[in-house]
Amino acid sequence: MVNRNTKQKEFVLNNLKNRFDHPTSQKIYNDAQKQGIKIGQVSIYRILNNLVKEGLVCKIVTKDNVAHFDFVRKNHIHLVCNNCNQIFDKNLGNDDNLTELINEFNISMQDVILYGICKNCKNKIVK
Amino acid sequence: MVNRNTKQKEFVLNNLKNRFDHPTSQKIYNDAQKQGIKIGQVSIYRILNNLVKEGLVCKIVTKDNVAHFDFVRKNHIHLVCNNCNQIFDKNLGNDDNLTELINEFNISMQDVILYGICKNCKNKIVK
DNA sequence: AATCTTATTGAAAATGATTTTCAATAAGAA
DNA sequence: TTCTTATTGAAAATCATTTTCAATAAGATT
Repeated sequence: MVNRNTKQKEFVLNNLKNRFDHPTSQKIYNDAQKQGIKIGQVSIYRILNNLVKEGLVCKIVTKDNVAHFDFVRKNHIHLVCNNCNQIFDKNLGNDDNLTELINEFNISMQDVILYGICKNCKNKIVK
Repeated sequence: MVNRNTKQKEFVLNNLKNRFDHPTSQKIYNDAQKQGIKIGQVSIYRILNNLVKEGLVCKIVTKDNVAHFDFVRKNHIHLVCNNCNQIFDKNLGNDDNLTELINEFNISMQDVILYGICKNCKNKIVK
């Protein structure tokens, strides 16, 4: 018996699956309250962290040090607003015009981040 | 009189300019102590945030909610270790082999982030 | 060089998101 | 139904970062 299904886990994962913004833990908690679902803030944090570890969900911490979570989807990039720190998805479809997007969003900085395991840690972690 | 030059500002900027890892505020503070430079932790935070606002320095917050800072350089991407949260620079030079890199680092996830100003904020901010 | 204005600094306290603790609860195996 | 133990959640702890505010010092002015 390693992994149990609970209402709380189901709620958090579905909440992320069904939305396309990048909610904070607090936003997810607010949703739970609105929907009358019994779940503590602590559990949301714990469940989110587990989902990140499993690779189902990604975590982006914005400059205001608040974590945003997103159900992992393919072929999209993130637009982060320097002012309100909101995160927007942009799908890289066939007919998208990136140039236009860049002009609209007034891109001031860009970042490509690849997540993996560094040499040091690879040697240390004996699975 | 709008912007004064201080030993503290000079130290922080030079520290970032002369290194190629992505130090935290704490690491920069440690360096200051080693070098016998008189600067408080608070000032380092304040100076770093100002440099970010000026666009000279970029800030990446890793999953452990710790901010890393980097003097802005062109043509490079970031490799973040899922285990130790260290950030590595990878220059996109002519002779780089990205495929090899990806295999070495065991990339599990990638993220392209563009920073700008969203429509909402563009309308609100009347410069 | 001396004075003045005010931007900057830094120590202590405050903040706030996130994590830890641990007893109570409940999933699901036996 | 019973039992084991993974999971939950409230309160307290943690910890990076920010705020406060009096002391300091950059550099303009005299």
